[in-house]
Amino acid sequence: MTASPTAADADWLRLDRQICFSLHAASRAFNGVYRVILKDLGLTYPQYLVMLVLWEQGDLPVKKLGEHLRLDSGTLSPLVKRLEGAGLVRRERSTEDERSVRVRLTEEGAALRERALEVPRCIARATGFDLTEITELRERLDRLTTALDAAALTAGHEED
Amino acid sequence: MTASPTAADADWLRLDRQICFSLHAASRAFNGVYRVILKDLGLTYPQYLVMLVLWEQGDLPVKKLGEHLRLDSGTLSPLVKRLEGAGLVRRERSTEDERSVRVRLTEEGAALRERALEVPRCIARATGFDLTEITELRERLDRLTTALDAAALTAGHEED
DNA sequence: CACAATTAAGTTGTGCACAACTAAATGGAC
DNA sequence: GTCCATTTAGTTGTGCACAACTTAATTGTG
Repeated sequence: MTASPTAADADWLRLDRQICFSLHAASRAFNGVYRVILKDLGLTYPQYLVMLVLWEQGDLPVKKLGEHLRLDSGTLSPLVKRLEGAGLVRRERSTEDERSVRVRLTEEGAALRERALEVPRCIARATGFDLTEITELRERLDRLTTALDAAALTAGHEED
Repeated sequence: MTASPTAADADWLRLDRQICFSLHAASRAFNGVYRVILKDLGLTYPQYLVMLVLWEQGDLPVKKLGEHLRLDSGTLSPLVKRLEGAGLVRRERSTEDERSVRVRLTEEGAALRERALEVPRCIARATGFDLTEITELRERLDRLTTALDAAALTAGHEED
């Protein structure tokens, strides 16, 4: 079980504060920059992610959208509804499977892609990172996500 | 201004999807692991961050807490109120400056630190990263955050 | 065919992040 | 001392994330 707490434990607590805080802060900082840049397009950051998938993959059922973005219907349903309200997508109940709802880009939604092409340049400039660094960081973050997802399943409760 | 869109732009759009998605996903994966581990302590991840600061720094006014965590009163006020509801902290209006509210650990809140000492070990194990990798990642994320914060101020609107 | 299990989407409730705002206290400038 | 700008918390409203639940359609099995 737990060894008696020591100064080393306190150091780990501090390190934990640093790493979890760093990731949390970086995520919010990213969000903030996207917020500024995307305001012109009338999109939030998560809405932009959905649009990126649709621009790349074409129209998809909500389920597939969720698989690409690791988001469930609880998040996507209202988000897609807001995109529909903005006139960027339409939701169409599938005819061959009435459970499924296909999210389809409107002309306006498809056209928005042209204006979005500028976004990555703005972001890349904002990070101050070169292509190598971005790629490395992405690789490391993905590895982290994979490990964390696996750990979340086993609940992190096993003994040492 | 914008050069006519090309296949290269589309590639950037895909890369953008990758990097912003990676960070977003990593952040949520981290959050998920913390959620599981912190459930025993009755804390959410942001509440844990607040407690970490209080354990390390002692009691602080809300303002200082916000500076450490880059959070404003709109986020902290209700969060601290929930911590107070859980009996972990007390909020005390400062006597020398009636505007300021000092957040003070209760005995119960201070005692919770003992149980929290185990959290970093669980997290470290969940990431599968060694100390060097964690430190490197943290350093890179902090650099990213600094750059992004600076960019958010200049609004990312300047020309190339 | 009938019926139980599964699946897709949506709904509800809680908590966080942040913008925009309000209220109260403080500190200067005069 | 009076008045105004600043500072500290808090409130309100919007949107996202996620757990737990509901509804409706589909699939599988007897």
